[in-house]
Amino acid sequence: MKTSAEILPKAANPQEYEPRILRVWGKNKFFEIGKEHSKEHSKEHNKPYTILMPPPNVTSFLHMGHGTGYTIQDWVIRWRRMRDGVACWLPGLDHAGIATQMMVEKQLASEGTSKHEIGREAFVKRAQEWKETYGGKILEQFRLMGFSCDFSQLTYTLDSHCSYAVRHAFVQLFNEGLIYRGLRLVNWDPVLMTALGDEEVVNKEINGHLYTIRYPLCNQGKQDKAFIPVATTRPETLFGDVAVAVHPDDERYQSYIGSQVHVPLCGRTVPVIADTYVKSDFGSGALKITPAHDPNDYEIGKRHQLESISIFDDRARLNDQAPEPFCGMDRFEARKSLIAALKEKGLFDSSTPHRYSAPHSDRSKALIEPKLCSQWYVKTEPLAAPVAQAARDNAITFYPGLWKKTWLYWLDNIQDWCISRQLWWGHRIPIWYCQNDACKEVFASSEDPTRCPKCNSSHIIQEEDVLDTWFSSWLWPLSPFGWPKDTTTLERFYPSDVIITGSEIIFQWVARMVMAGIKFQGTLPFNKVYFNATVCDMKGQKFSKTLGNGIDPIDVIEQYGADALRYTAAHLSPVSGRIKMEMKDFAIGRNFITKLWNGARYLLSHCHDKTIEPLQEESLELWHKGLLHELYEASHTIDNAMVAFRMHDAHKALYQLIWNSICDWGIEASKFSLKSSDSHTTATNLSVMLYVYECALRLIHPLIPFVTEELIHYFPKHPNLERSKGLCVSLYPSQLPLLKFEKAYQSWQVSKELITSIRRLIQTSTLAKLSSQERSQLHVWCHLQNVSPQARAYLEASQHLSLMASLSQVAHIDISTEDKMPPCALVDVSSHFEIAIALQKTEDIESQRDVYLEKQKKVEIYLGNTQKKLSSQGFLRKADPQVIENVKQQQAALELQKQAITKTLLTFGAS
RNA sequence: GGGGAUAUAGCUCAGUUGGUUAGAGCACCUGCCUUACAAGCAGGGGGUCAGAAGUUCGAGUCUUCUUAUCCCCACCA
Repeated sequence: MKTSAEILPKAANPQEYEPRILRVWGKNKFFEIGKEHSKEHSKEHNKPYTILMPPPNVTSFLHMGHGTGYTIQDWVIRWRRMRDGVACWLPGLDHAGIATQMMVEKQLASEGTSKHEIGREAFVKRAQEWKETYGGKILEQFRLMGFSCDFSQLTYTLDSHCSYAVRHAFVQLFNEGLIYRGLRLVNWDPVLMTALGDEEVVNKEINGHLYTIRYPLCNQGKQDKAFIPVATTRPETLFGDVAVAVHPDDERYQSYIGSQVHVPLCGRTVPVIADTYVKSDFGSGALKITPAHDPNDYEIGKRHQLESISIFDDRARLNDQAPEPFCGMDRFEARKSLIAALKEKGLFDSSTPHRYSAPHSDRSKALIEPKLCSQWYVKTEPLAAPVAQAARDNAITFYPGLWKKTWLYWLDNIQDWCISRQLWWGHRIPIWYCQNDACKEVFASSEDPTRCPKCNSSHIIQEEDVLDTWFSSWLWPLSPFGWPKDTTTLERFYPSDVIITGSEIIFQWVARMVMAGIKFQGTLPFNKVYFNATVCDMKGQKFSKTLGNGIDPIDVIEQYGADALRYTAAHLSPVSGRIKMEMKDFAIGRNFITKLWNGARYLLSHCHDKTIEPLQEESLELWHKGLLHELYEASHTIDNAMVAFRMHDAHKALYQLIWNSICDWGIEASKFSLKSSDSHTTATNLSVMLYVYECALRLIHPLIPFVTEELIHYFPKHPNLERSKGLCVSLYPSQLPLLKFEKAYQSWQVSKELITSIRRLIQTSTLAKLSSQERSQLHVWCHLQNVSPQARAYLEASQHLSLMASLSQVAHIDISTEDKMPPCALVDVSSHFEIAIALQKTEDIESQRDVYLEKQKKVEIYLGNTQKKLSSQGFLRKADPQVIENVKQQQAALELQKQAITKTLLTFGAS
């Protein structure tokens, strides 16, 4: 029979086992909710722990920004599944109306055609093809990263049941008067030719100019000025001017209020009006009013009952409100021509460079052109109020908590939500217009109507516009589960437990889901919101499709494997903020996988042909108990950290348990015991190590599922552990009756300190030059102090002393009952022991003298600090008794150290 | 303009209600290919916790100010 060491290659080969394990998971349908796989979990769960995956846009493939966020989710859901026996992670895809439409339009443009040429029907078909391609690739990315979502529940926002939910929600809100059509200034994207919601607009600083233009006064003879200078950054909008406004108290212009001025290059005259909005100290102090193309002007126009003149078409080209030759010109081209024309007429005063921020379309990056038009709106105030209240009442918790403020600010200042988009890709608005002139009814319907409900006319047409993508996304906690029809499924999965997503969609998505949950279901859709960090490149730029700086998870998997991807993602995830990530970071994960693999390889090499015995407490040595206790501690630390979404703490605990406690100490200690000729000793040793290792594999399985699932197959069955068909459905160690050995653990820690001290003494002294042969002849004198009788018994056991000598690579450790250390020795002291290594030559010791003097100085300082504390009345009166006790113990330990150092220095003959 | 965050070792970051001598990984130095792992092991060096003031018996942690960087929201024609 081959040994496991021979079976297991020297390094993990994820390219080989990951696809195989994926097949096993798929075949067994481990992640399908409703299927029971575990023999260890007994409890019935009517309400499984549920996470709604933020459905990625089908616009493009996923990058490691997604990969990182979803890894955290999979880690949590896999942990929950192992802990509770059942858990649901609902996967999805978002049709991403505007984003996808833009991608398809780009594709069409590259083929030399356009959406208008091919028509709406063909366009929608192209968009569907796009979704099939990219959606399919995304699902493959999910799968390869090992995500344990229930693919049988995969929901796409354009699925018929989602579409029905959208219509139902729309109709209900419409009938309640919470959806209305309104004429107002909207954010218009002249490239995509659609209105945008406020959240789809980003403000960016641009370098422009502040132009001053002369508006000639009418009736010039009676005035002492010929014109009023007007400052603007957008001269081309002057064709839409309806007034010039000045501050009522501005002495320069007071006398002109009520006069008329000529709009340059345009036959019209407009009045000079007074409004306190105008700042006298900015520009020329006179402001041109263009209500149809500026939000502030729009407000002023309303105040003064001025008309609005729209001068741009949908592509932001000047319309026939502008005279020849400007009519038909693009807005930027028009600006240049206009300035030239003004200069020619002597109406151009000056221009100065001016940096200001202006709204841009988040998708097309085009400069937004405010446009006066009719759009559909959701009245948000009544929906937002209970959402804000939920945060105020702490019914909803944010991780990290600081987002609560942002949340409240937005909700308390909420604007109505513009939900209509002049796009072809998305849910068409379920509004119909009766074409019967005598009726003209406008009605909403969740089913396609054939007749007007009011006049029964069959001459009805549906609204052309589609809904904002987020109008389907905000129903995400509801629509995948069949709302409003299937109440049984909904009851099982609503509300879900946590939303894990990026903070950039806190308003667009998270807040609106809570609105929808409260509005349609009457309760919060989840009570925890975890925001993961933003993933950036090394320059600090966010991963994005347009920049092309993202890392493709598939590339990472090919180079390092999915576990390395996942491990690194968790390793880099800070408590908040941003992650800088580059390809070589995944070596961190790969190294860890290798370590884990090799630890297993070592243990398994000792297993062949052996029956694994159950753990027997009476056979356990000190280090066994210490290690088992470390397992217990780690298991609880991890569980608590996961509950609190302290992913960093959970990750750290996993790392320390496996790398430090198990590999650095456990396996090293076991090497000594496995050499033993006593079969009982080796059997105990193997039993402990396999038990601890399997538990560790389970603990870290949610994070690195592939390698753990692969390794567990090689592990012989341990009598103390039940194992289900897959590790992914086996019981999590926090639910196991793990053994606790508090006292032994402490003694094991002292042992580690002692071993480290010996190693350090040797390596930092002239002893480092000894050959390993000579070194293994060394004897260490040791005096224990400040330890309990039980600890002393543990530490002085001959087996344990041999182990410590072996780990220190010395011949022997002699425990002395008196603290009279040998002369002529290297010495180290701590709060629990003094050690000394005798030397032959005094000059070796002489060379160490400075080291001890330095040590003495330090201890004196520390001692001074503790003495200062303990002699302070304020400290003794006010500090926590436990803290005082700690300081007292610390002082006692320092005193012992001081004495030992003094003694050592005496052996040097120092004064 | 309003709000928020960050500043800790050369680099990337931990440090939960203030309480022993501030930690980890990478990088660096020294010694080791010791039969699980050189993608590793053992040991080591390196930080007046951005600056200043304050509260406190005690401050990396709390308060104020300053400086630097970043984010969000609103916007100056």
